[in-house]
Amino acid sequence: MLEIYNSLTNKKETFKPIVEGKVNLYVCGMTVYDFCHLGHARVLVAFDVVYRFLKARGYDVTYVRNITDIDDKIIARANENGEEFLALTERFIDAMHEDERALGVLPPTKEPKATENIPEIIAMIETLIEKGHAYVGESGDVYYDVSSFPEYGKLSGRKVDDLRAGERIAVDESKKDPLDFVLWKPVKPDEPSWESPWGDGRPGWHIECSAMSTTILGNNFDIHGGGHDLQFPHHENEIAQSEACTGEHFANYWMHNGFIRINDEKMSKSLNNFFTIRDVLESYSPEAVRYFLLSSHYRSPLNYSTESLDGAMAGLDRLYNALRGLPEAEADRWTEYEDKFYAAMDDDFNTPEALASLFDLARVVNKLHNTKGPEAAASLGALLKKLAGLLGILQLNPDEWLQQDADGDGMDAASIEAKIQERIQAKADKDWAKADGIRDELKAAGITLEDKGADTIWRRD
RNA sequence: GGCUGGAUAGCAAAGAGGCUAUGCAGCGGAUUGCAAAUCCGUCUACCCCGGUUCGAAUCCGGGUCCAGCCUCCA
Repeated sequence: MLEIYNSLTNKKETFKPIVEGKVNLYVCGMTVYDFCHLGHARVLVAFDVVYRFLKARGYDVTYVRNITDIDDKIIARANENGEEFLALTERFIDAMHEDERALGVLPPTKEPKATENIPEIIAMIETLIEKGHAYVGESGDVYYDVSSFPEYGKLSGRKVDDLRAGERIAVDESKKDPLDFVLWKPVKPDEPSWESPWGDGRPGWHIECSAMSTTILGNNFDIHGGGHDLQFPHHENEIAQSEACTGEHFANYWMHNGFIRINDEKMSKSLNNFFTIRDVLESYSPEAVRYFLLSSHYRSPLNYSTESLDGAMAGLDRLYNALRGLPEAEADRWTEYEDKFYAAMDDDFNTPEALASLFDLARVVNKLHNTKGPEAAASLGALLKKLAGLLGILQLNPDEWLQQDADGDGMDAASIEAKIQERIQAKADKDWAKADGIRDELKAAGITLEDKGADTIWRRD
């Protein structure tokens, strides 16, 4: 039984889809005006695992992750660069897809863009105005009337009065209430715009997600996800818009992932303490980054450090070592290890515990390998690989992983093999000084040798 | 100020009213020509103060500290 922590109720709940066997999942994606950073990588990977696991549990999953391709920052950046905003967004959408592929993130079922859903957005705003939930302000902006939605605050646990009393609330003369938020902004000079009943302009941020999610997945769908910082106000506003418009309950389960931190502070653009995915991939393999992201529960904060990434490498080394030298085989079915893995994942996608079960399994594989030989360990090894595959890791050939040359400046494989042959001869001659000399020489070059009976295998540190 | 979360061994990170988490690192042993890898064993824990209980890291109450949101943010 899959349990999901629902941010709407602040507790774990047994997951029950609206339609048996089917899951509709919507995740707030990126605003594409720059390269993705590690925080973005976390959402991508966290929900990729949700997607993979739901499918492994037999659900037919429709996974929608939107792209915000029109907003203030995009316009500002495009103007700075002196380029069309669509040229800018296209570039960063491509970059994002490249990063995703590197991290082993499966493409979502649909990836709608705000600019391709303007009619749906306008239709939704019209309905909101008709139903008395929105109004045109003096500035020409269309605003959502928060006071018209009594349940406002139910997701984030806030009271409207407390919010009004907050110090950080912006006062805007054209709004009836400082809590009201914009649905449609009138065009300013040098800005892209679309025609609407309220004049040329563009959509506000929150309305696009309401429009795209309900259009594609229906008024009421199963799971809505995103970063924790979107819970308020973005997701609160989405609920207000969607439920006021459709009269139906919006998403059943809300999932929010925790932040990546640097020195115990949130990684973010405004704090300027972020690493892009690309930055990190220069020094670490993408699979290590993915493992790192899965090494803590998705709701917990995760501190970025080189120590953590090194730890991820070490963990993967151990798992790949267990698979090394095993012949291809069918995976064992429903052993206790598989149960443990599934139980962990059923518990609100507890990836650290799932990983722990993989290490338990690896130990058994190693033991079988040592005591009864590679054939005997093969099917459990295949199970290890299969389960790890649900997390999107451990799918490389073990030698490929262990011998990978991350920065591309290591000794080439042929030279290493030649040295190994030389050492095997020295060993046969019982010339230990020479054999150890070769091993030390390779060690200095970052190559570690392992003697397996008469054979010698190698890996890079 | 309001609202969320969190505090677990040297580090990272799960769990959880009585049963070895796990990984890295350390220590001892097995294996090895010596190593490496692997296996076995093992040392470091549950922020503080009360309470409930036969028993509390785990539940309850009160502190302290940390992070996040309340402005764009994954």
